[in-house]
Amino acid sequence: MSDIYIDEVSKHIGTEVTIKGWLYNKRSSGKLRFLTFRDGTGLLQGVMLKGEVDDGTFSLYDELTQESSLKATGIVRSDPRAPGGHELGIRTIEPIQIAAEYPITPKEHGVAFLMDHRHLWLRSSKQHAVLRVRDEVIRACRDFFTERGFVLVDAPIFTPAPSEGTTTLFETGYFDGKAYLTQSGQLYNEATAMAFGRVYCFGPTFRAEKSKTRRHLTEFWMVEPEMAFYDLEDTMVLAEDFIIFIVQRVLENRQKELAVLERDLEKLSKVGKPFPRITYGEAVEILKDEGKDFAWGQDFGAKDEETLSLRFDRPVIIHRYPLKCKAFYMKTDPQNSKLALCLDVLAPEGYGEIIGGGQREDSLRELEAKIKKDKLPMEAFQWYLDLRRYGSVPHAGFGLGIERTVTWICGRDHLREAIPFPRMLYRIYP
RNA sequence: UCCGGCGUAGCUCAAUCGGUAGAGCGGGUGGCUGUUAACCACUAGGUUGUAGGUUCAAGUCCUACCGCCGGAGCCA
Repeated sequence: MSDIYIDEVSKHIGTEVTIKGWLYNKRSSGKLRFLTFRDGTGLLQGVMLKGEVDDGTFSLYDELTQESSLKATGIVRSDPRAPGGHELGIRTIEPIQIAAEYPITPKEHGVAFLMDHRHLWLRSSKQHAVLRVRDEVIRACRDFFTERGFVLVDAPIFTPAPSEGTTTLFETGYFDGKAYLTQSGQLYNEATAMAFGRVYCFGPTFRAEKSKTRRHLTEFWMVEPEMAFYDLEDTMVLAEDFIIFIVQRVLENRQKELAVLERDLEKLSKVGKPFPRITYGEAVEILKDEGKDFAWGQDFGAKDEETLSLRFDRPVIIHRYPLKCKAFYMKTDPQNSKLALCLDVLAPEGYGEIIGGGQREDSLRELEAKIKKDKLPMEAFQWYLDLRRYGSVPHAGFGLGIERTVTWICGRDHLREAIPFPRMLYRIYP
């Protein structure tokens, strides 16, 4: 007899094993009783027939409530009638704790109720599948950069001053002074890129914007590579390779989860080279073609992004936005002083922006002028300007939003399911 | 912050024109030897978000507040 996990049950056919987990659901037709177990790795149906198990075990069925914790021992067998093709012929059950009446029943619930019970909702099969995909996406990010010689150099969470100005930061006490929660590791990444060549950081970021949409969280995770000696072109190639790598890894390793989520695999399998690349100007023309009233110089709204992303069957790269739409550190396009050497990547099927980035301003004089123009505090940026004083080189980078990527790959319609405990405008519980 | 919507049983919802608050699931009891969100029968369960108002009569109409959901702006 051995303790096993449900995901390896097919290797133990005909032998006696013990499953440690929770009761997911139960059904009975009198002398024949079914108990579905959950152990974090999968689901397994257990079967008991009166007379084939001792009466004590048989009647435990009545006591065991949904989500009661237990150990179940029995013989693994194949049966086409069992979900997943295998089942456990129960010999004994050892209850660990009989669960109180479980609030999440096998029927429908509203989102507000489920979010109030997020700590339990995570046990449900779809939520479980989404977070397994998240795990795969994160590992793929790390593997991608590691395989290419990037160094993980994390940026701080506490920052001394607003960096980009426009977005709102969470303010927090810092001993006798103030500190702000980071909204991007990028500026620090530029410093570490000058030390290590190619770097990335991966961590939580915080935005205190009062956004109330399915595409926003106040706390989200972002992976940000930054590369010395990369120009915009190199960066577009990297972003394309990166997204393809992530999608391929999920397709290879998380088939089961995508099936639980009923994701259309055909759509994901189209994510390959080359991604369409259009300029901001071309994007504006597309929007006008679609009959939109759109003036050059505006930034794209959520609806515009959706329209653009629906035009293509794979992620689309949009580059060279007007300078005024972008942050101060973007490098001006030498071919057109109105444009920034930047890129956004929009996920298909209407999901919209998952990557934003570009080539950074590497000239000390230009950067100082941009900081002045945006009326940002020059003193706060001295360390950042030092990077242009001491061996400045062309460099570029981008940030990929983990939750947006997971939401798209999983085909979900709201970002809140792509993170274990979402922090949103009106939700910080549980 | 602005715009729109919704608050009825533990959950998801219904209740016609203002006229005795109802169903499914979940809970309880009983039945069923292959169930797949099992099924069948019975059963318990309600200060209709809160506070006022109109009316013979309010879940329903009016006012305010609270909570939540969706969208906009901002962005990943």
